[in-house]
Amino acid sequence: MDISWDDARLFLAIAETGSFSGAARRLRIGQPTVSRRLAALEYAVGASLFRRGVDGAVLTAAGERLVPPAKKMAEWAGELHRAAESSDTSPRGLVRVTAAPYMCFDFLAPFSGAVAKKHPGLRLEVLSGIQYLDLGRGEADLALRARCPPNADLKRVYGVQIRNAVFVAKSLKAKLPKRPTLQQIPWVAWAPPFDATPPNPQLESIIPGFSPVFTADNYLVMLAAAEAGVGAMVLGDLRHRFVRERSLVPLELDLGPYATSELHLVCAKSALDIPRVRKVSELLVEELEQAKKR
Amino acid sequence: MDISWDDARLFLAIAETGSFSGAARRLRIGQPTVSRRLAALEYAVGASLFRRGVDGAVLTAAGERLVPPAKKMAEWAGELHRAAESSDTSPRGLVRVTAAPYMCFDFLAPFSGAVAKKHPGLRLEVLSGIQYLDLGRGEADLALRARCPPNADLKRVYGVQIRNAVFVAKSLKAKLPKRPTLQQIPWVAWAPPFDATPPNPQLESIIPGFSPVFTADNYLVMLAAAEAGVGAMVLGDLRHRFVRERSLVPLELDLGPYATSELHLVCAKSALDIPRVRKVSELLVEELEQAKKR
DNA sequence: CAGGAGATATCCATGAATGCATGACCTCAT
DNA sequence: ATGAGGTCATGCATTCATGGATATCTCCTG
Repeated sequence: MDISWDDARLFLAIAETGSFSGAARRLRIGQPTVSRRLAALEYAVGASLFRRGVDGAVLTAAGERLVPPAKKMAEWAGELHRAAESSDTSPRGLVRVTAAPYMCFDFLAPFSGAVAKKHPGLRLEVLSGIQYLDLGRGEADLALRARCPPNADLKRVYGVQIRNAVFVAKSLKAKLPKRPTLQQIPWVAWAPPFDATPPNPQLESIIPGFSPVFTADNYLVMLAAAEAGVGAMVLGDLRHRFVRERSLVPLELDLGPYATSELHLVCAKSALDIPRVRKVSELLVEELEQAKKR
Repeated sequence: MDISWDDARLFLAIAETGSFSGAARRLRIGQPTVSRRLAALEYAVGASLFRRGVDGAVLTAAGERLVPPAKKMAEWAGELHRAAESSDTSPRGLVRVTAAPYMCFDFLAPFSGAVAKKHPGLRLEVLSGIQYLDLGRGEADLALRARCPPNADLKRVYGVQIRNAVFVAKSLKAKLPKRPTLQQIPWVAWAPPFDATPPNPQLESIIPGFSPVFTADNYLVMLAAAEAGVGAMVLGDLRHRFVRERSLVPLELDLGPYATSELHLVCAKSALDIPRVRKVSELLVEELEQAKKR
């Protein structure tokens, strides 16, 4: 009888979370996988390790005996992980990340601060221009994009779905009807030549005769106008952990088919062979994973 | 960066054995698998853990740091294993194993002794009759057979290839030419109605006019005759660990296409769901695996 | 000096593990 | 009573890890 160390880890995750589903979430694998692997482990061990129920899994006497050594394995696995981290020649250098202006402003800027704190050798250059940058040609290392790249030379590292919401200044919210329609909203949007940039086309398609009260060709100007109570903006609501005093508040408005959008972390195929790019990519994935859960 | 616990185990196996091939043997996986998985681990860790060469693998400084925690994981994995073993409600009861007479005599008898010592609750019944027993109908639980079962209701648990050799008494060897031919050998073989039982058909096909000097319908009688120097016997040479004072010695003779044969551990499909049968099967597999290596 | 025996790395076919979809069951709130 | 939300177990298609085969290299021995 041989117990795979990963099965020991799976066992401990079930024991500590109290359920197969909880273990699945912790280990980032499927619940059916947990169910089957635990069954196989019990078969190999020749004993039932948990009593199953709708309220989860409770350790049996046989299972109780495995917990202390499994916990010790986990402790030393933590040590191993830290030893490996210290081996990781701390990547250093510049990594260029591009995203839509709001994503840069709201997420990538504070994220860059967190990265700099954790990895002093890493510097992020955030490219917020709305013009398309060619990752294949190295114009940026990483990109957060609304669409999955069709190019064969790019790869999608991670993706989340995020809610879009309408934000206004508190002062404007006070002046609006309690349950305003989309037509009743004064909009802040892109001016030409950027009027094909989201969310303009989307607003045009769900608001007949769409006519913004304020347009600009610069994102910060648009944001300043919204914060000044001039109008409302549609913003992606990525529930990241960086708290920023937001002077804009969300409105309860139905955006129809545009209620959500996708956000994809994209790079050139071989970009992740560069340690500093890979590290930033990993950190971004972690952030997006946690944002997904909120 | 997440390190799979099984990758930690693989890393330690390489560190302790000093080579990918050694780790492969220890973990009972393929050497290409070790090579690839270690490469993937190094990629994830962002550091080289071993310097590779034809003399094996030597730990780098980064690799050195992972060894102590990995060893600790192994220690606790051992504890976990022992805890699991103690959970294993020691199987008890009778298990019937059938094999050819020589295999029973030479291997299964001492094996039964070892099993009884290790698992007092287990009893083996060794069925050495040469007539075919129907595992599907439960006439035996496990069988060691020369052929893989074609039946859909049987399964092959393990298989090894074993050498066949000609054995004689020392006294007979002294009387024989230094390099005897097959024709010059006096044979001990099966009498009717068992003359279709191996090795009779095989000897008949490689020795024109095959005519044994001694036949019997009982294996022990045949063995006694061989030991008395009456003639030679073809025996499977399973290099198991049970030492028995052998009064028969091998002859250097080429048996042509019959130089080796296969040995398969076979049972009914659901037999291994029975704890005692599964335990005996596991122990048999262990023995056959070790015999394979010698 | 050639061949054998060891090592690691890579390709590719195969089979095992995974996750999606779903069923069955239970509990709780409405 | 019903629906929502949680649990675990299972079928099946897909993905991915594995090992056999092989290439390449080095060292040792006859």
